Amino acid sequence: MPAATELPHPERASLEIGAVLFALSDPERRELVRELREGPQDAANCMAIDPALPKSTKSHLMKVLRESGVIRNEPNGRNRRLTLRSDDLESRFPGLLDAVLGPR
Amino acid sequence: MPAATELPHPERASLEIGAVLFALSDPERRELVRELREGPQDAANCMAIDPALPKSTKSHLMKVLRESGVIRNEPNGRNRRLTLRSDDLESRFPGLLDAVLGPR
DNA sequence: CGATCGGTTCAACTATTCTCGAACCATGCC
DNA sequence: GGCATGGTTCGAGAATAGTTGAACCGATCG
Repeated sequence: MPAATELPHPERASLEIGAVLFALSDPERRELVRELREGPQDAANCMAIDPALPKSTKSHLMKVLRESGVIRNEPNGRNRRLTLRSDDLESRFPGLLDAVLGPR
Repeated sequence: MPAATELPHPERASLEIGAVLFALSDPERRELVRELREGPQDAANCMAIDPALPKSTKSHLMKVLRESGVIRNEPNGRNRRLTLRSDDLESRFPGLLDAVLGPR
């Protein structure tokens, strides 16, 4: 059954600059975004980056990024696929991602 | 005596993207920045914008913006001159201000 | 000088966010 | 089915941030 745990994501039109800036103001969250810049990743990969952090903490980081609309988090088999919402962000706040992360 | 109350400001080189993003994540602080985009203002003007807020609260908003390096706050007669540090911000984080506030 | 004006700082309180273990919930494999 | 796996959610405590009145301070005006 393809009805796995779908998490809520804000629509492109309802992205808020304040929430996005807040999400990106944390170094660990920026680091995660930087990873996703190269392409979608399985959450497992990102979890593995800093093994010291408990998974609930990492999950929380992702939640803030997801709820602000920075990343997408969708079920993928028994783990989750994380995607940077570059298009949505670029559409609503042109240049923001590059300005924050530096040019690729 | 020109030795009035000089507040500490971070150097251009030590501006941190995290602190800047955090400062800009608040709507009231963004509003203040938007005002200063048109040019320097006396703090009194900015204080007058929303008369409901007590001055200590407004002072706190300015403090966060100042400590993150977004604005400069220097004594000017018996009040204070607020300046957006556009050049410093543009130098360290090119395009950020426009991406956050939208093009002028 | 003394009073006033503009603004900062202090201190106490509230609200929000972070952190992390424990419980939980699907999925995929045996 | 039963169990391991990958991740989310819950709940509680710690930490950080916001709000505001009162005290304060330097500059100016009378």
